[in-house]
Amino acid sequence: MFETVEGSVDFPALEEQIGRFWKSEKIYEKSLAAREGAERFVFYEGPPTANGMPHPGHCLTRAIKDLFPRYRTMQGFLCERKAGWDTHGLPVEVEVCKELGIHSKEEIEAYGIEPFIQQCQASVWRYMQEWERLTERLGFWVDLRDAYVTYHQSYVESVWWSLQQLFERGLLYRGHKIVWWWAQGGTALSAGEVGQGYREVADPSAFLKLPLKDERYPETSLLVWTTTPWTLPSNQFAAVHPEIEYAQVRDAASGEALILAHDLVEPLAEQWKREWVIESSCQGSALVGLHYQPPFDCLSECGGEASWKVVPAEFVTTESGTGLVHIAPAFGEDDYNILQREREEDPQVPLIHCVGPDGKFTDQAPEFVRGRWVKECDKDILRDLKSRQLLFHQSQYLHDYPFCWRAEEDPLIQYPRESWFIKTTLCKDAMLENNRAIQWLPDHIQEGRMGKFLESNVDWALSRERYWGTPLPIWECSQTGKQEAISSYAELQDKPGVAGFEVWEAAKAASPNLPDDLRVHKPYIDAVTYASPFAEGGRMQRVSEVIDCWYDSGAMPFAQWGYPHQGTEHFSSQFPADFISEALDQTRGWFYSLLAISTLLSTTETEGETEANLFDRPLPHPFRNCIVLGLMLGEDGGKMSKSKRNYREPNEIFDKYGADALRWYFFANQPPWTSIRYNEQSIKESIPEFLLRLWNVYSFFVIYAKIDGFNPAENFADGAVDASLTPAALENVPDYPATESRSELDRWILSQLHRTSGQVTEAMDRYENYEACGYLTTFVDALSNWYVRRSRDRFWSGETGSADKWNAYWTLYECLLTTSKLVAPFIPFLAESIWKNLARPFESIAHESVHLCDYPIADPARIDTTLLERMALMREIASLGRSARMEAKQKVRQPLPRVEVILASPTHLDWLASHAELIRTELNVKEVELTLEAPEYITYQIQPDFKRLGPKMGPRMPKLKQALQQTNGRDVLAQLAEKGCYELDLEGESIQLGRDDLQVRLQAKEGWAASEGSQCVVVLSTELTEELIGEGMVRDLVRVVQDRRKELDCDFTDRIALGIVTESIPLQTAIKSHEGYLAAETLSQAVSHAPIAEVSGIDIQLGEHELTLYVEVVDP
RNA sequence: GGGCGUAUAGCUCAGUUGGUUAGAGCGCAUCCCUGAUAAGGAUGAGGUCCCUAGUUCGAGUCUAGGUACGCCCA
Repeated sequence: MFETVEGSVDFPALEEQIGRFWKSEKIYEKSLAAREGAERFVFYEGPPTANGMPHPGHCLTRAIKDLFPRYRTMQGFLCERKAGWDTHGLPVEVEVCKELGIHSKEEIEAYGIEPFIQQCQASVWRYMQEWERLTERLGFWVDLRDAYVTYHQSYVESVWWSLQQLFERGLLYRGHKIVWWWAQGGTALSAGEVGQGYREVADPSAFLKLPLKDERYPETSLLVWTTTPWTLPSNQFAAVHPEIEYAQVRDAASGEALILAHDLVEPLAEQWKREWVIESSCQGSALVGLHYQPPFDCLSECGGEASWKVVPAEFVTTESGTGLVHIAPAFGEDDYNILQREREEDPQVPLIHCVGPDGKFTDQAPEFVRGRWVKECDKDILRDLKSRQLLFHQSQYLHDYPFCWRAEEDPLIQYPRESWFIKTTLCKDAMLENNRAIQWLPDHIQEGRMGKFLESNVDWALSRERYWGTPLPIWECSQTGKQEAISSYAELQDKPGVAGFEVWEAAKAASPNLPDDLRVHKPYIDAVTYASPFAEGGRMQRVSEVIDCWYDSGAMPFAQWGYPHQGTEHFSSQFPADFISEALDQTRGWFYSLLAISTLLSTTETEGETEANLFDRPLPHPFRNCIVLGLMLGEDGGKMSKSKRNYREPNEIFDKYGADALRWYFFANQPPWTSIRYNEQSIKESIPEFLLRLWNVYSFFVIYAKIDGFNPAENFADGAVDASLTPAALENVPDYPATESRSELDRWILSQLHRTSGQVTEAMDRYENYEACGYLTTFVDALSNWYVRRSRDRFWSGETGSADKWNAYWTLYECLLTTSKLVAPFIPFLAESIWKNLARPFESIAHESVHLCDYPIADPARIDTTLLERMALMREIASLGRSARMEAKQKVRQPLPRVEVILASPTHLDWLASHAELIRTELNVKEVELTLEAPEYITYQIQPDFKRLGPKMGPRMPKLKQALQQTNGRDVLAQLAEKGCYELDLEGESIQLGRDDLQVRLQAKEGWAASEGSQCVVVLSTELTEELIGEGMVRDLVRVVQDRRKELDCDFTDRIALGIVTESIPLQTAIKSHEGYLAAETLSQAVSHAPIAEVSGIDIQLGEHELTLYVEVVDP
């Protein structure tokens, strides 16, 4: 039988208990074993970093990641969930530096790379326990013991292999990257660091002339603008927007000719008080290719034909400057991209620059600035230009400029550094095509953020001049500079003349606990050299860089298995993923790195591909469906921040409300891609709204089932029922009542149940958990507030074992059993608790966990849509009745003589008539009248059905609406009933309207206790008789007695003796005439009009009547 | 500066392919019900659907421009 259910439930305690059960009984493992050999549902875990504390945002991610795998597993798929940890990268280094109290790369090197990376490795697991605890407590089922770890040797070797593939196809190359450079410290800063250091400063703003070297433009100069004069000696191009119009103007004062954007001629002339006459104009594209004199000729020899000419650039605007932009590719990313584009035509174009990494001008620079810090030379450079009449105008310009966050006085400069790139631009189209095949949720990501990002793809700057990361597996010949890529440690060991392993071996000998995985890391791997195949006597030495850790994470589809060095089977069966999910910020992060690497490795445009390419699969890969989560904000709407304390720690939430409450809040409150405000109040509210309501129905069922001894398994034969206790299987239990034999209410809720199963499944198949939760909420509401409420009497009735009572038990049992399965992926703890208890009678055959069950499948044959429609109408009538009562100020306990229900349509009239009894009890009235004929206090409003008639009538709609408003509604309906259509004259044209073309609205005139809805009007008669008032009093009395029973702690089944002493004659009369009812409702064996001995009476006020009440529990 | 998104009740958010009475929960107010009971239910007040212009017979919904906020990138 069922176990007793606590009246007040403690969800957190219950969850701890369920969690222990899952662990001890290995339920997750069993859920996988049960689906062995089944079709796979592939899930990839985007690796979090465990060197920071998990916060509420991670709870959302992990909740969503749990939901769909659970759902699919119950649907019969095999869904392995391998955990993963992202362990490399700058954040780890920064953490360690903080601890060591050091900052710069010099300090790291002084400290020693070897101890440094050992510390990094150790620091990676700092918050591991918190992460594992969070994962478990949230109910996220993922295989933590078999997690992939990005610093593990097998993982690193997979990454190496993939890079070797790219290298051999010529997709991995060395080039320049423009970085924000801290010249004084000799290091590049990450975007995050740069972002911290922006300050508003005034810089010189200079307009200079670049004389054209072209016969068609004699004595003519380009007028260009810059805010960084120190980059002028490195000028290489002047950029125009190809579609902007440019004008050639003649300066009245000097007589010289200038070229600038047409739109800026007037404002600039006015600003500088110049008189300019426009002589001609042209599109920017017409200027492209013109050569000009470089502002400084110090580098004129190395520039070549391709430099100092006009180039097109989309980023040029007329918002500021002149519409012509000075381009120094060494000192700006946009500028550098222009050089790259020029190199597509002519790969020999050099990168012109004359600044050293120390931020000082080199010997190639003009003599007067050599050896000086660039920022100090702005003035001298402008002065020099002025002396040569090349400076047209100068002023100050206020803008935000980054400074070093460690040395506030040091401005950063953009500077070219050697860097390794992946030629992603080569497969841009393939990536776009791949992207289009992915199902994104929300779908605007596809064409929006991700699509736009891919459109503007630039080669992936892969290398980092850091320490803790996957080493770039390129070895370089000391003599020829030729390079080779290595794909594994073993490959390296087999190289001729290999040496240097002793560095690792010594370290390992010194500290035997050192993880072996470190041998593929700096500095150990850097020590390994081998004989060059390119030159006799040459040694191959690894380049010094490590790689971007985004590449690590994007390689996880294969690297998590160590493919191709091992795990080939795993990889081929687990690629691509059906489902992944992370937050929006991963668009350019993990989502991109996955997509890029997978696309790169599957694109086999170069020859020499002999082995089978497992990446070459139908699009999309490596993931098919991706839910892009919104960012979670703190309670104040700002970014979540520990110092602001604008959010609750997940652990606090778990302890206070439980994981299911948090999960339900995530799933049911909004679609997951909206950015949500983390709100403790809303989490709290998800409990009464759904969890507690479901729990109350369940606890109601168990209480009564135990009282009546309802046991669904009483007569069942082993084997007749499947382990998931499906409806179809329950039919095989001998006691299971045929659906046809049950009451309408039972058939109705079963219809609801099956419809809900269908709706939930459809929504979840589209990955729309929010909609699915809506259907579940609606169902539990219907179950609680209509089915149970309307069935209460059946459970409470004295006829133990009556067919109707047992039908009710069976129906509610089936509803709860199925609901526990439906909600299992969403609120796994609560669902488990309900399932375990409800399945107890079938203990010998039922699954021990709801998560081992099959997900309910809707049976359309069990959905009676007509009944659903009718009951909806019935519920509307009940609701309107209550509303009318409210208006009439008549409480529900007071019986009223009559209710009139005026229906707008005859469709369900007969059915309602046969259910007058239900309406009577629900509304507590003596008589129900259903009618289509509106009494005089009701008016009809006829409106056209806009959706139907709109397309047909078009502009005539307003007139039709007006015409219908002026008709007499009764006549219209009469004509419709008679002829089947209504004809009216609209401006001389006859128009025929059918019943469906019209919407009939009923309206009660003022002053009646009436309520109107979409389908009917409910009118109450409020004339009370003595008899009705008396009945009302007795019902009040019942409630008072029930209250007293409760105060006395009576059991549900305790019998009592009742004594009521009152001087009120109406009350006495009422009690006399309803004594049987009173006794039955309160389980009174006797009702007396005298005090009960040795029981103290309670004085009660019932309206105007006073009484003293005596209640005593009697032995049965 | 560019890209993407968001803007609906006091708060948190829904709102299907455009259809004429814009919804829910919470909060507030009034009240009901009560052996599911530390619950449950009803009713009400509360809305320039961010602004402007346009398309349309009809716009919260579509288009353009603007404003504010967020994210990503410069």
